[in-house]
Amino acid sequence: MLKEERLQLILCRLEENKKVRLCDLSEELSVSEDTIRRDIRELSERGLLTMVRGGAIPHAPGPKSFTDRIHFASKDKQIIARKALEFLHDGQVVIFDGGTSALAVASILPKDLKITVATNSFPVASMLEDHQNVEVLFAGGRLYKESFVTTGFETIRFFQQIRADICFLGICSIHLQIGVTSHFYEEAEVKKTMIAASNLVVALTTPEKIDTAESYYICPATDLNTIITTIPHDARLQLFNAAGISIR
Amino acid sequence: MLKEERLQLILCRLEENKKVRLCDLSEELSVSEDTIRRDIRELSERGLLTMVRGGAIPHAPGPKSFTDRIHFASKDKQIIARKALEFLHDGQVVIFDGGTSALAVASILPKDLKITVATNSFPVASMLEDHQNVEVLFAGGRLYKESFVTTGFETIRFFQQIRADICFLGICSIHLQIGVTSHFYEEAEVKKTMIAASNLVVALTTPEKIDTAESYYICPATDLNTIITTIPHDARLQLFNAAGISIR
DNA sequence: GATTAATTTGCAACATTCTGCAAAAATTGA
DNA sequence: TCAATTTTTGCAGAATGTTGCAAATTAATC
Repeated sequence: MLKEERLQLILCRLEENKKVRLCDLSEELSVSEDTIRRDIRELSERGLLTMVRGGAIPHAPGPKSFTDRIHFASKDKQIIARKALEFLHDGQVVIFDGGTSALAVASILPKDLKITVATNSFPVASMLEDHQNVEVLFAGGRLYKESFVTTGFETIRFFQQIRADICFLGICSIHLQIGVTSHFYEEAEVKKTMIAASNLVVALTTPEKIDTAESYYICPATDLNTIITTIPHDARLQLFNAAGISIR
Repeated sequence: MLKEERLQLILCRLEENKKVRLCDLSEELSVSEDTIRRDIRELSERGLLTMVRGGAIPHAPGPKSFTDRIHFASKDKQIIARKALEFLHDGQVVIFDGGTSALAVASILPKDLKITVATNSFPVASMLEDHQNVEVLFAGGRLYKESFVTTGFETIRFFQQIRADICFLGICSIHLQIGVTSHFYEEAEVKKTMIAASNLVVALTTPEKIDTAESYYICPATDLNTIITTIPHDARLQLFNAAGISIR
């Protein structure tokens, strides 16, 4: 049996049962659990499912409303968010990107932290609703209803008028030679401006985005001051470190 | 059963019953209370619920809170909102004020109406989430967390750059001699700009606001083109009519 | 303040995952 | 075709995660 067939069948079973277990699949396919585990890891890296201890569950389905979207804070993002918190101190002006990674940071922001948050993300802003000590500056613009962020000229102009201490840049593809890239043109343009407006640029990146590239260019990798990820000791990241980017 | 399934089921039960108890879950899932406790702690760390003694309750009023507020759209406001709809046609650019009256209009907007909405109100914007045909332009600025509207220079500048066909002005105090007034300075400034940006100004006013005044001046009463209210035949309103303001 | 219930902590048993490695299978290039 | 190379697979041992239990601590109730 070809490997690809196996991968397909795993996705099939997952669709059927809303979960798969290593031991079941190992038996059904007559291969070792290690193999299944590697298969599942590969599918997970392709973003087709979520790997959990003992098996896998379907990927958080493309949530529509941003209220749903908030529920999807994966373990990885939680880990990354906690590391990100270490960068924050009273009095700072902080730009939050629109992605779920930045949202995860917002969701665990201590209530007593006194900062100013500039963002173009509804979810981030509403997450900060009962943080008395956080001042929220919201970027105007055209509203993307899929992800509830604003984009366009207004948004860019807003960030052009800000000098921030830190910018938390959500997941983008990062490649040492190609640089930081994004899947959407508008998004890329906004991120560019956020980066230009910030003293320190911190990228929040899950492993699967490392050494990949997408259609729209944002900046050279070296424009990032820090990359926060779950696998700071990964060999690929050492090259980034050598290029002067701090890895956490 | 995978651990992850257990976590999902806990969230499920929480959604259903608005609370979960360790002992119930322990029995249902056939694991020790300790395990459930650890699960709940983990979910709590992910920000998906609030851990309390003996179980868990849903997360503190989060992002949904301002959509919840929408429910107290009184009967009066429903009536006013329905009348307001008659002013809307495909292709218009419409400014929505931040108050609950304008929100009531947004909440009954037909799904097939093709308009552009400019607003500084989070609730209005999120109300239009699944209106495919409505383009939303959102005004940036400082976010007031009490009412979830933006205000300040940014907001004013945003509306200065717009030419709207209609503006729905939420409840303000209206007095024939004193004019239109509001309780908050910032709010008054924003409303001024909205009025200046619009071809037609429609005020949505419950009866108790008529012939009253507050601290901050917005504009002379005659700047309003139309007043929509529940009591169009009230004697006091005839004077407004005589001054050239249409009463509905 | 005494009593009860819930939580925390440390621990041992167990299960899963990770790591490096070697054999087997597939692919490549002459 | 055959040898060299790469990929895939299974395995063993180490590392890590999970679970239930019991004792110690903390919080709630009367």
